[in-house]
Amino acid sequence: MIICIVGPTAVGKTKLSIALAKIYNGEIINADSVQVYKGLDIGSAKVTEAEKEGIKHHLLDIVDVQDDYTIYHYQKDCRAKIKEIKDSGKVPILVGGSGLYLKAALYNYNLSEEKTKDIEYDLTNEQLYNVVKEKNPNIDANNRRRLLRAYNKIQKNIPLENQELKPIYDDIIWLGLKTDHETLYQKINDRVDKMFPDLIDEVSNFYKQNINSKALKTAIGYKELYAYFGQEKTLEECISLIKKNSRHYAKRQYTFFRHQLPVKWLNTDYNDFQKTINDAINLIEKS
RNA sequence: GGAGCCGUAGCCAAGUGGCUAAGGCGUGGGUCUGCAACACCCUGAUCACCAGUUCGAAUCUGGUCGGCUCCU
Repeated sequence: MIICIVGPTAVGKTKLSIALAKIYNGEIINADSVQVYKGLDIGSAKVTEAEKEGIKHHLLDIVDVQDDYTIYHYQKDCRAKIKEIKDSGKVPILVGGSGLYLKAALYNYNLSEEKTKDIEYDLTNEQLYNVVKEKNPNIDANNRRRLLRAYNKIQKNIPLENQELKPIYDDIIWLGLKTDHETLYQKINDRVDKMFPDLIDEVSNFYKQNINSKALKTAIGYKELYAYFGQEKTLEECISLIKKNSRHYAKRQYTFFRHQLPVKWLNTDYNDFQKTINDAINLIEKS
Protein backbone atom coordinates (compact mmCIF):
# COMPACT_ATOMS: atom_id res chain seq x y z
CA MET A 1 0.00 0.00 0.00
CA ILE A 2 1.15 3.51 -0.84
CA ILE A 3 -0.84 6.40 0.60
CA CYS A 4 -0.71 9.75 -1.18
CA ILE A 5 -2.10 12.78 0.56
CA VAL A 6 -2.61 15.72 -1.74
CA GLY A 7 -4.50 18.98 -1.65
CA PRO A 8 -3.95 22.69 -1.76
CA THR A 9 -1.56 24.56 0.44
CA ALA A 10 -2.64 25.12 4.07
CA VAL A 11 -5.42 22.55 4.04
CA GLY A 12 -3.96 20.30 6.74
CA LYS A 13 -2.04 17.64 4.84
CA THR A 14 0.81 17.55 7.32
CA LYS A 15 -1.46 16.93 10.28
CA LEU A 16 -3.33 14.15 8.53
CA SER A 17 -0.13 12.50 7.38
CA ILE A 18 1.24 12.24 10.91
CA ALA A 19 -1.99 10.72 12.17
CA LEU A 20 -2.08 8.15 9.38
CA ALA A 21 1.58 7.31 9.80
CA LYS A 22 0.93 6.37 13.40
CA ILE A 23 -2.06 4.24 12.54
CA TYR A 24 -0.57 2.42 9.57
CA ASN A 25 3.03 2.15 10.68
CA GLY A 26 4.08 4.56 8.00
CA GLU A 27 6.95 6.79 7.06
CA ILE A 28 6.42 10.04 5.28
CA ILE A 29 7.90 11.03 1.95
CA ASN A 30 7.76 14.70 1.14
CA ALA A 31 6.13 15.58 -2.18
CA ASP A 32 6.67 19.29 -2.15
CA SER A 33 9.01 20.85 -4.66
CA VAL A 34 10.20 23.56 -2.30
CA GLN A 35 10.57 21.61 0.92
CA VAL A 36 13.34 19.51 -0.57
CA TYR A 37 15.62 22.53 -0.15
CA LYS A 38 17.62 23.16 2.98
CA GLY A 39 16.85 26.42 4.69
CA LEU A 40 13.53 27.10 2.98
CA ASP A 41 11.59 26.35 6.11
CA ILE A 42 9.22 29.11 7.06
CA GLY A 43 8.10 30.15 3.61
CA SER A 44 7.44 26.57 2.56
CA ALA A 45 5.66 25.76 5.83
CA LYS A 46 7.92 22.80 6.38
CA VAL A 47 7.04 20.44 9.24
CA THR A 48 8.88 21.22 12.42
CA GLU A 49 10.60 18.58 14.51
CA ALA A 50 7.86 18.91 17.13
CA GLU A 51 5.13 18.40 14.56
CA LYS A 52 6.77 15.25 13.27
CA GLU A 53 5.96 13.53 16.57
CA GLY A 54 8.72 11.06 15.99
CA ILE A 55 7.50 9.95 12.58
CA LYS A 56 10.30 9.49 10.11
CA HIS A 57 10.30 11.95 7.21
CA HIS A 58 12.12 11.59 3.91
CA LEU A 59 13.13 13.92 1.08
CA LEU A 60 13.14 17.03 3.21
CA ASP A 61 16.27 19.19 3.23
CA ILE A 62 18.09 17.07 0.69
CA VAL A 63 19.53 19.82 -1.55
CA ASP A 64 21.16 23.20 -1.14
CA VAL A 65 19.23 26.22 -2.32
CA GLN A 66 21.76 27.09 -4.95
CA ASP A 67 21.33 23.71 -6.60
CA ASP A 68 18.56 22.91 -9.03
CA TYR A 69 16.36 19.99 -8.20
CA THR A 70 13.85 18.84 -10.78
CA ILE A 71 11.18 16.35 -11.52
CA TYR A 72 13.84 13.95 -12.78
CA HIS A 73 15.65 13.90 -9.44
CA TYR A 74 12.41 13.58 -7.55
CA GLN A 75 11.26 10.64 -9.60
CA LYS A 76 14.47 8.81 -8.87
CA ASP A 77 14.67 9.72 -5.18
CA CYS A 78 11.03 9.10 -4.45
CA ARG A 79 10.95 5.69 -6.10
CA ALA A 80 14.04 4.68 -4.15
CA LYS A 81 12.42 5.77 -0.90
CA ILE A 82 9.20 3.91 -1.67
CA LYS A 83 11.18 0.74 -2.22
CA GLU A 84 13.24 1.26 0.91
CA ILE A 85 10.21 1.83 3.11
CA LYS A 86 8.25 -1.04 1.64
CA ASP A 87 11.21 -3.36 2.05
CA SER A 88 11.35 -2.48 5.72
CA GLY A 89 7.74 -3.56 6.06
CA LYS A 90 6.34 -0.09 6.49
CA VAL A 91 3.86 2.00 4.54
CA PRO A 92 5.12 4.90 2.44
CA ILE A 93 2.94 7.97 2.85
CA LEU A 94 3.55 10.62 0.22
CA VAL A 95 2.49 14.08 1.27
CA GLY A 96 2.68 17.26 -0.70
CA GLY A 97 1.15 19.65 -3.12
CA SER A 98 3.45 19.29 -6.10
CA GLY A 99 1.20 17.39 -8.45
CA LEU A 100 3.64 16.85 -11.24
CA TYR A 101 6.28 15.56 -8.85
CA LEU A 102 3.88 12.93 -7.59
CA LYS A 103 2.71 12.03 -11.03
CA ALA A 104 6.26 11.70 -12.28
CA ALA A 105 7.25 9.49 -9.38
CA LEU A 106 4.23 7.23 -9.55
CA TYR A 107 3.49 7.12 -13.28
CA ASN A 108 5.56 5.83 -16.14
CA TYR A 109 7.19 9.09 -17.12
CA ASN A 110 10.28 8.28 -19.07
CA LEU A 111 12.84 10.72 -17.73
CA SER A 112 16.57 10.72 -18.00
CA GLU A 113 19.25 13.05 -16.77
CA GLU A 114 19.81 16.11 -18.90
CA LYS A 115 23.18 17.73 -18.53
CA THR A 116 22.36 20.91 -20.40
CA LYS A 117 19.54 23.30 -19.90
CA ASP A 118 17.13 24.22 -22.64
CA ILE A 119 18.56 26.94 -24.81
CA GLU A 120 16.69 29.97 -26.04
CA TYR A 121 16.23 30.21 -29.79
CA ASP A 122 15.73 33.39 -31.73
CA LEU A 123 12.41 32.21 -33.09
CA THR A 124 8.89 33.40 -32.52
CA ASN A 125 6.33 31.25 -30.77
CA GLU A 126 4.67 30.71 -34.09
CA GLN A 127 7.87 29.45 -35.69
CA LEU A 128 8.49 27.09 -32.79
CA TYR A 129 4.92 25.90 -32.89
CA ASN A 130 5.09 25.12 -36.59
CA VAL A 131 7.97 22.77 -35.97
CA VAL A 132 6.75 21.23 -32.74
CA LYS A 133 3.18 20.57 -33.80
CA GLU A 134 4.37 17.93 -36.25
CA LYS A 135 5.45 15.81 -33.28
CA ASN A 136 2.95 17.02 -30.72
CA PRO A 137 -0.22 18.51 -32.19
CA ASN A 138 -1.67 19.19 -28.74
CA ILE A 139 1.01 21.57 -27.60
CA ASP A 140 -0.10 25.01 -26.49
CA ALA A 141 0.90 27.48 -29.19
CA ASN A 142 1.31 30.35 -26.71
CA ASN A 143 3.27 28.57 -24.06
CA ARG A 144 6.82 29.53 -24.95
CA ARG A 145 8.45 27.57 -22.17
CA ARG A 146 6.88 24.31 -23.28
CA LEU A 147 7.42 25.09 -26.92
CA LEU A 148 11.09 25.65 -26.26
CA ARG A 149 11.29 22.47 -24.24
CA ALA A 150 9.85 20.46 -27.10
CA TYR A 151 11.92 22.28 -29.68
CA ASN A 152 15.10 21.61 -27.75
CA LYS A 153 14.25 17.95 -27.63
CA ILE A 154 13.71 17.88 -31.36
CA GLN A 155 17.04 19.62 -31.95
CA LYS A 156 18.76 17.04 -29.78
CA ASN A 157 16.92 14.18 -31.43
CA ILE A 158 15.23 13.19 -28.21
CA PRO A 159 11.87 11.70 -29.07
CA LEU A 160 8.77 13.39 -27.65
CA GLU A 161 7.05 10.86 -25.45
CA ASN A 162 3.61 9.79 -26.43
CA GLN A 163 3.06 6.48 -24.72
CA GLU A 164 0.01 6.12 -22.53
CA LEU A 165 0.57 7.34 -19.01
CA LYS A 166 -0.27 4.90 -16.28
CA PRO A 167 0.73 4.24 -12.69
CA ILE A 168 3.72 1.99 -12.09
CA TYR A 169 2.34 0.79 -8.76
CA ASP A 170 -1.02 -0.90 -8.36
CA ASP A 171 -1.52 -0.19 -4.67
CA ILE A 172 -1.71 3.60 -4.56
CA ILE A 173 -4.45 5.25 -2.53
CA TRP A 174 -4.95 8.88 -3.50
CA LEU A 175 -6.47 10.98 -0.75
CA GLY A 176 -7.32 14.59 -1.44
CA LEU A 177 -7.97 17.04 1.35
CA LYS A 178 -10.23 19.94 0.59
CA THR A 179 -12.28 22.62 2.21
CA ASP A 180 -14.50 25.41 0.98
CA HIS A 181 -12.69 28.26 -0.68
CA GLU A 182 -13.59 30.88 1.88
CA THR A 183 -12.17 28.86 4.73
CA LEU A 184 -9.11 27.92 2.75
CA TYR A 185 -8.38 31.50 1.76
CA GLN A 186 -8.70 32.53 5.37
CA LYS A 187 -6.27 29.78 6.38
CA ILE A 188 -3.83 30.88 3.72
CA ASN A 189 -3.95 34.50 4.83
CA ASP A 190 -3.47 33.54 8.46
CA ARG A 191 -0.61 31.26 7.63
CA VAL A 192 1.19 33.95 5.66
CA ASP A 193 0.70 36.50 8.43
CA LYS A 194 2.21 34.09 10.94
CA MET A 195 5.33 33.68 8.79
CA PHE A 196 6.34 37.21 9.70
CA PRO A 197 8.69 38.51 10.85
CA ASP A 198 10.66 35.25 10.79
CA LEU A 199 10.44 34.87 7.05
CA ILE A 200 12.27 38.15 6.58
CA ASP A 201 15.31 36.76 8.39
CA GLU A 202 15.15 33.52 6.48
CA VAL A 203 15.10 35.24 3.11
CA SER A 204 17.44 38.12 3.85
CA ASN A 205 20.09 35.57 4.67
CA PHE A 206 19.97 34.30 1.09
CA TYR A 207 19.57 37.75 -0.38
CA LYS A 208 22.71 38.98 1.38
CA GLN A 209 24.64 36.06 -0.05
CA ASN A 210 23.37 37.08 -3.45
CA ILE A 211 21.89 33.66 -4.16
CA ASN A 212 19.58 33.75 -7.15
CA SER A 213 18.87 30.10 -7.70
CA LYS A 214 15.77 28.64 -9.24
CA ALA A 215 14.28 27.81 -5.88
CA LEU A 216 14.49 31.36 -4.61
CA LYS A 217 13.33 32.90 -7.84
CA THR A 218 10.21 30.76 -8.13
CA ALA A 219 9.04 29.75 -4.66
CA ILE A 220 6.18 31.77 -3.23
CA GLY A 221 7.25 33.75 -0.21
CA TYR A 222 10.80 34.02 -1.45
CA LYS A 223 10.56 35.63 -4.84
CA GLU A 224 8.24 38.29 -3.46
CA LEU A 225 10.57 39.19 -0.61
CA TYR A 226 13.47 39.54 -3.00
CA ALA A 227 11.52 42.41 -4.52
CA TYR A 228 11.25 43.90 -1.04
CA PHE A 229 14.96 43.67 -0.36
CA GLY A 230 15.63 45.04 -3.81
CA GLN A 231 13.48 48.00 -2.76
CA GLU A 232 11.10 47.48 -5.62
CA LYS A 233 8.12 46.93 -3.36
CA THR A 234 7.04 47.74 0.17
CA LEU A 235 6.77 44.98 2.71
CA GLU A 236 3.02 45.40 2.77
CA GLU A 237 2.79 44.96 -0.98
CA CYS A 238 4.93 41.85 -0.77
CA ILE A 239 2.80 40.28 1.91
CA SER A 240 -0.41 40.76 0.00
CA LEU A 241 1.33 39.46 -3.10
CA ILE A 242 2.38 36.33 -1.22
CA LYS A 243 -1.20 35.79 -0.15
CA LYS A 244 -2.50 36.32 -3.63
CA ASN A 245 0.04 34.00 -5.22
CA SER A 246 -0.73 31.37 -2.60
CA ARG A 247 -4.45 31.58 -3.40
CA HIS A 248 -3.78 31.23 -7.09
CA TYR A 249 -1.51 28.32 -6.40
CA ALA A 250 -4.15 26.58 -4.32
CA LYS A 251 -6.61 26.95 -7.14
CA ARG A 252 -4.23 25.43 -9.66
CA GLN A 253 -3.50 22.59 -7.30
CA TYR A 254 -7.19 21.72 -7.10
CA THR A 255 -7.45 21.72 -10.84
CA PHE A 256 -4.45 19.49 -11.26
CA PHE A 257 -5.47 16.94 -8.66
CA ARG A 258 -9.07 16.88 -9.85
CA HIS A 259 -8.20 16.21 -13.45
CA GLN A 260 -4.79 14.58 -13.54
CA LEU A 261 -4.99 12.07 -10.70
CA PRO A 262 -7.68 9.67 -9.43
CA VAL A 263 -8.06 11.39 -6.10
CA LYS A 264 -10.70 10.50 -3.53
CA TRP A 265 -11.67 13.66 -1.73
CA LEU A 266 -12.46 14.31 1.89
CA ASN A 267 -13.20 17.51 3.74
CA THR A 268 -10.95 18.91 6.40
CA ASP A 269 -12.88 19.45 9.59
CA TYR A 270 -10.89 22.11 11.42
CA ASN A 271 -13.02 21.88 14.53
CA ASP A 272 -12.94 18.13 14.83
CA PHE A 273 -9.87 16.85 13.07
CA GLN A 274 -10.41 13.36 14.41
CA LYS A 275 -13.41 13.20 12.11
CA THR A 276 -11.18 13.99 9.14
CA ILE A 277 -8.82 11.25 10.22
CA ASN A 278 -11.70 8.79 10.51
CA ASP A 279 -12.94 9.74 7.06
CA ALA A 280 -9.48 9.09 5.70
CA ILE A 281 -9.34 5.69 7.40
CA ASN A 282 -12.70 4.77 5.92
CA LEU A 283 -11.53 5.66 2.45
CA ILE A 284 -8.37 3.63 2.93
CA GLU A 285 -10.21 0.59 4.26
CA LYS A 286 -12.61 0.69 1.32
CA SER A 287 -9.79 0.65 -1.20
C1' G B 1 -31.25 76.63 0.22
C1' G B 2 -27.50 77.78 -4.00
C1' A B 3 -23.39 76.38 -7.36
C1' G B 4 -20.20 72.83 -9.46
C1' C B 5 -18.35 67.87 -10.41
C1' C B 6 -19.54 62.80 -10.85
C1' G B 7 -22.46 57.94 -11.58
C1' U B 8 -19.56 52.40 -17.27
C1' A B 9 -18.56 44.64 -14.58
C1' G B 10 -17.08 42.69 -7.69
C1' C B 11 -12.98 46.85 -7.80
C1' C B 12 -10.04 50.44 -10.83
C1' A B 13 -10.91 52.47 -15.52
C1' A B 14 -10.89 54.04 -21.29
C1' G B 15 -14.42 55.65 -24.49
C1' U B 16 -17.49 62.31 -24.96
C1' G B 17 -22.82 60.86 -31.50
C1' G B 18 -21.60 55.63 -35.68
C1' C B 19 -18.25 48.49 -36.48
C1' U B 20 -19.85 43.54 -31.76
C1' A B 21 -18.55 49.21 -24.98
C1' A B 22 -10.78 49.07 -24.56
C1' G B 23 -7.61 47.50 -20.74
C1' G B 24 -5.99 46.14 -15.71
C1' C B 25 -7.06 43.66 -11.04
C1' G B 26 -9.94 40.29 -8.56
C1' U B 27 -13.30 36.04 -9.15
C1' G B 28 -14.55 31.49 -11.47
C1' G B 29 -13.22 27.53 -15.00
C1' G B 30 -9.29 24.96 -17.49
C1' U B 31 -4.43 22.89 -19.93
C1' C B 32 -0.24 19.86 -18.53
C1' U B 33 4.93 13.69 -20.57
C1' G B 34 11.19 17.67 -17.65
C1' C B 35 12.20 24.83 -14.68
C1' A B 36 5.59 22.77 -11.95
C1' A B 37 5.13 27.19 -5.67
C1' C B 38 6.53 26.94 -13.47
C1' A B 39 4.31 28.47 -17.89
C1' C B 40 -0.10 29.08 -20.60
C1' C B 41 -5.51 29.51 -22.01
C1' C B 42 -10.74 30.75 -21.26
C1' U B 43 -14.24 33.76 -18.24
C1' G B 44 -18.14 38.88 -17.39
C1' A B 45 -21.97 44.99 -18.71
C1' U B 46 -29.98 46.38 -19.68
C1' C B 47 -23.14 52.14 -19.59
C1' A B 48 -27.79 54.69 -12.15
C1' C B 49 -33.15 55.29 -13.67
C1' C B 50 -37.07 57.68 -16.78
C1' A B 51 -38.38 60.61 -20.87
C1' G B 52 -36.75 63.26 -25.16
C1' U B 53 -33.53 64.93 -29.64
C1' U B 54 -31.42 61.91 -33.70
C1' C B 55 -31.33 57.44 -39.15
C1' G B 56 -28.18 56.19 -34.83
C1' A B 57 -27.08 57.85 -27.67
C1' A B 58 -22.68 55.40 -22.58
C1' U B 59 -21.76 60.00 -25.25
C1' C B 60 -26.50 65.57 -26.51
C1' U B 61 -31.15 67.75 -23.66
C1' G B 62 -34.65 67.61 -19.45
C1' G B 63 -36.16 65.25 -15.09
C1' U B 64 -35.55 61.66 -10.92
C1' C B 65 -32.36 59.13 -7.53
C1' G B 66 -27.47 58.56 -5.34
C1' G B 67 -22.40 60.35 -4.15
C1' C B 68 -18.53 64.14 -3.57
C1' U B 69 -16.73 69.33 -3.20
C1' C B 70 -17.56 74.38 -2.42
C1' C B 71 -20.77 78.64 -1.01
C1' U B 72 -24.67 80.84 2.33
